[in-house]
Amino acid sequence: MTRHQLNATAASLLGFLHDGPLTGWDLVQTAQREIGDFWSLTQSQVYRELAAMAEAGLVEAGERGRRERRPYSLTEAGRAAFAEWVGREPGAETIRFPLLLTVLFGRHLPAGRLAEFLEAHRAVHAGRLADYERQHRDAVAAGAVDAAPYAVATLEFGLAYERAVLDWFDRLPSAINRDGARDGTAPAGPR
Amino acid sequence: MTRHQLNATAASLLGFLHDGPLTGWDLVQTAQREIGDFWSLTQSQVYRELAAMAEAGLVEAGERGRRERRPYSLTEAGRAAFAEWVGREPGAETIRFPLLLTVLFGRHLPAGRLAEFLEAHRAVHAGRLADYERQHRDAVAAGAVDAAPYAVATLEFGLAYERAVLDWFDRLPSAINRDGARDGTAPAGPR
DNA sequence: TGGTACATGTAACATGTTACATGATTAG
DNA sequence: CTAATCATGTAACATGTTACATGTACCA
Repeated sequence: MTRHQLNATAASLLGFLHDGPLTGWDLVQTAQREIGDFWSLTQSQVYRELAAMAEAGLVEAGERGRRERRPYSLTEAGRAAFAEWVGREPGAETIRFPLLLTVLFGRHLPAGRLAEFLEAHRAVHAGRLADYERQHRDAVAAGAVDAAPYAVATLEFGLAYERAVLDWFDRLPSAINRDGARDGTAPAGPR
Repeated sequence: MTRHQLNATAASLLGFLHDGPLTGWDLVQTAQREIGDFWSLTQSQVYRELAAMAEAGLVEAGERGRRERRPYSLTEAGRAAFAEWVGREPGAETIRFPLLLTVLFGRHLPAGRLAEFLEAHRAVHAGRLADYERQHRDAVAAGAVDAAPYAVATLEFGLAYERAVLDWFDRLPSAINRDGARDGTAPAGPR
């Protein structure tokens, strides 16, 4: 039981363990699926947090199963620590968006380069939006709006976010957006 | 000249130094104003990166001025390193939004608590949106759309983002949003 | 003369990233 | 048999956060 101000990553793992024991691997998959879109984490971190929480008595490692699987389960202390954490005022969000740095410093880029970056990123966001829309359709069809309203709400955040980002891409002035000003010669033509 | 794969934070500092020498303090202010909304950084980091970049020959410390101010200026190596960085494909954005974790785990919260959090955060975002809108009006009035289109574009990202977030807050189902289900007794009344 | 904003920096620690090492099991 | 996937973990390092220590200059 070392010093422990539960961090959000660790707390989330405890959150997932409320539905039953999970292995590190399971937790990585679950976390990436459930919160990966607004809370990035890596496999390494999960194992490290699990080890630390086991040390602190917040989780307990069970018997190894097939393939060396080692399930962790929530202890009473873990349940209490989670409850304490979830009741605390959540902190401000942090966004780190490298593309916007590149945009801000766009005047240092050769003509068209920025437009290439923008196009590539736009495609990624369009793909993500399409994926969220599919997930949302499925969720609604499955009745998740009543059954799992909290998960639907976070998914809807993703939808709102991706729509806003796409809209931003589409409203960028052509001076920034077109791979244009390409020496003032012919436009790039349809894609 | 130690090993150096320029990171985005350091690169941004170099970016700002293109407009002339700045002290650590200046850089902290500038960075927080220009990129703070989509690239968080702290004062400590700035001084550390400056020291590392001075060591690596990317910047040069000048004479101390009044109040121990120590201006840093860009070297040729720094200019080259920045140019290399800005031409690289920007990485994916990372978002870390603690409130969404709390929402996802909302079923573990006592009734009304989540609604309090949502209300507090909504207010923060509303304030930020108002601020962006004011900045944007000022920028447009000052002719920045032509003079500083890149900065305006990043500001417009902020606008799009905050509008999307507010819209999301406003569309949350009342089961999540109202400080409601408060024992099923009387609603909290108008705000 | 005392408080506040300016200004620089360090230390200690927490968190995040990348790369690697190792082995089990399954599908083809 | 062998490649892919499942699964756990460590090591090394980079980055981010918080707290503190120190001192300057302005202004009320």
